[in-house]
Amino acid sequence: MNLQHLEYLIEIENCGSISKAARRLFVTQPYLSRILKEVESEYGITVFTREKTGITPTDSGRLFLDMARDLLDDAGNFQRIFRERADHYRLRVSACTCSHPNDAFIRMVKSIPDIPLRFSYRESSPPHRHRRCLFQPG
Amino acid sequence: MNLQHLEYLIEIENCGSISKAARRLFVTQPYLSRILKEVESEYGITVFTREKTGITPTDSGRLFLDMARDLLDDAGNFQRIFRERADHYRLRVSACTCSHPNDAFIRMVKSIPDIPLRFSYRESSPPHRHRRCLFQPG
DNA sequence: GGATGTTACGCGACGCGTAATTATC
DNA sequence: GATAATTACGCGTCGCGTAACATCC
Repeated sequence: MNLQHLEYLIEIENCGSISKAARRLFVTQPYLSRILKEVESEYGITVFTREKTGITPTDSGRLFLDMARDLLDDAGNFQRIFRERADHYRLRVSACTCSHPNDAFIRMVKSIPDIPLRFSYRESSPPHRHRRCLFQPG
Repeated sequence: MNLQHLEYLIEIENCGSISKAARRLFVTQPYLSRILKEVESEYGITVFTREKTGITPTDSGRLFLDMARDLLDDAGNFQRIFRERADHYRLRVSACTCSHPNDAFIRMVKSIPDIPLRFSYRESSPPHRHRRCLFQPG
């Protein structure tokens, strides 16, 4: 039960196409195709019929998508209530062990206005772990 | 937003202790402790106060847990509606490349009555990927 | 040739473990 | 010494990418 996957399917319905939805969601088309298959397998349901012209929901698929929308609304409300104060927006950057990206990152952080955004930066040598960033914007 | 994590926190509340909840949830206590911290950080809220006597919800923590319970109920209903027909229960086993666990696994599968359960088995040498199991119970 | 979709496969991040440490009884 | 919590760290899984393929305009 992954809420993100449900959002993905809803975007597929909105776009009427996997490729178009993938662009809107900033994921690759093969990956989104796989997610769709996984969800359909998880719930034992065919959500979309694949046709030449594109992709359309089945009847049970429409029911599924409608209920998913409701559930996502509830989840969104839940988040909206609690995610106000802190740590909500976060930007995490990974880069090779090299000073230039690091410098650029710091300049970017300093140039960004004072919004509630937390940054972290790590270099890609073991042990591969994000560290809290010491720099706060502003 | 991870529904499993919310369930974990609710179990902590029910048990009044991280350790006890960890046992009930079949996870380790350090891991559950980390999940709690992560959720609190994600929502910028202190859900439990850590005291000598154990752990108790704060006021906002109680609100958080109540709303999480509602959301999980909704999610449970969603699943119950669609997860009826297929692929619902699954058992995945990993073992070293060695015939004895494999034999034991096959005997176990054959001994299990005919319920809608899908098995998969893999041996732990690269490329580390689960294969569909050819054996069905019964 | 340019849209769509699926399958194969690999890298790196993260899920979740164990070991070690601290604090309270 | 036992029991509860946190921190450190490592192994193996899986999220999500790219490459290659098949089909239809």
